[in-house]
Amino acid sequence: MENNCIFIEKLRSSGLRPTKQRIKICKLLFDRKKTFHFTINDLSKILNKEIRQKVSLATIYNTIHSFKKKGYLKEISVNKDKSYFDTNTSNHHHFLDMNTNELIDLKSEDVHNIKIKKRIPGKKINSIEVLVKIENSN
Amino acid sequence: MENNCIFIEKLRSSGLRPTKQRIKICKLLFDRKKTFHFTINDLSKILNKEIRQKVSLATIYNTIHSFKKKGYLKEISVNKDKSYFDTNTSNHHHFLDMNTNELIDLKSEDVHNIKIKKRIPGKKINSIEVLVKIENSN
DNA sequence: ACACTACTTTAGAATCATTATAAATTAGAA
DNA sequence: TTCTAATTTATAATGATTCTAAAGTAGTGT
Ligand SMILES: [Mn+2]
Ligand SMILES: [Mn+2]
Ligand SMILES: [Zn+2]
Ligand SMILES: [Zn+2]
Repeated sequence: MENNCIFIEKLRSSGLRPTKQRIKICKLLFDRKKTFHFTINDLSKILNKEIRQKVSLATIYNTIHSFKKKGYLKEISVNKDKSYFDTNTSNHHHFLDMNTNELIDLKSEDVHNIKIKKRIPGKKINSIEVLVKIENSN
Repeated sequence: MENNCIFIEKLRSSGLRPTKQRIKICKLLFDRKKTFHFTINDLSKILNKEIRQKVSLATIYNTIHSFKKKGYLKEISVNKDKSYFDTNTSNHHHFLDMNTNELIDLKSEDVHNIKIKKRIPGKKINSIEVLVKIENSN
């Protein structure tokens, strides 16, 4: 439980003061086994479920953007009216469940190696992202 | 030049009255050889370059959404703060130039066949979209 | 422990893309 | 031409995100 030390160190080592708000958000985001995909709204609701010690919306935005800048989070665009963040910062692909709007990670072995044959002169490939939209099979 | 008839028919056949605003937008969007990727803001600026006969922003939104609903346009999410529409409504992949924010179509032969090995019980695959981010190669 | 300062949190205001409203205009049918 | 429903439009409303500036806090040095 009191492995807060890990997060306090993580924050300190990247020049962010370990405030109770940031530690609380760290625990929520990074103290889990599986990837967490969330929106700011999701996060806000979870954080402020317990009445005591609310975290203001401005702080949630600030913190998430700091974490993104530090490389602890990735932002994912799959839906024009929903912005997702992802605790899995490696290059990876996703299922998007169109019925639930849920993102699911694909492991690299889940997707055959992708070869792009076309090249644009003067440009190099930065990343390749695959989005597999899925839906209820009736 | 006066192949407006094509667009008038296209609109009529889908239950949309061929107003001068819609015809003007049709000509701008569909009277071209190559795929057109645009934002509402792009479109608005092009449409209202010529002072005479401005099209209101509300009409641009209405028209684009009607066209999307009728299947004449596809909406593409690649960037949380920019919503693109695409005159190419087939399933296809994209380059995204991170320096210019420009989308470029990939033909199906430009991308090796993609195999997704993982399946989610009760779900079927609806579509597979590949986004290849590119940038200046220094 | 105390004081100092820069960093952080916060409530509320500002911004801006998109959507809604409701009045004026227009297309198509009679 | 006349009538009606569809459409356009200016404008207001919405809502997510960002900004602001005041209050609170963490770390440093004394
Ligand atoms: Mn969600
Ligand atoms: Mn553009
Ligand atoms: Zn992920
Ligand atoms: Zn395209």
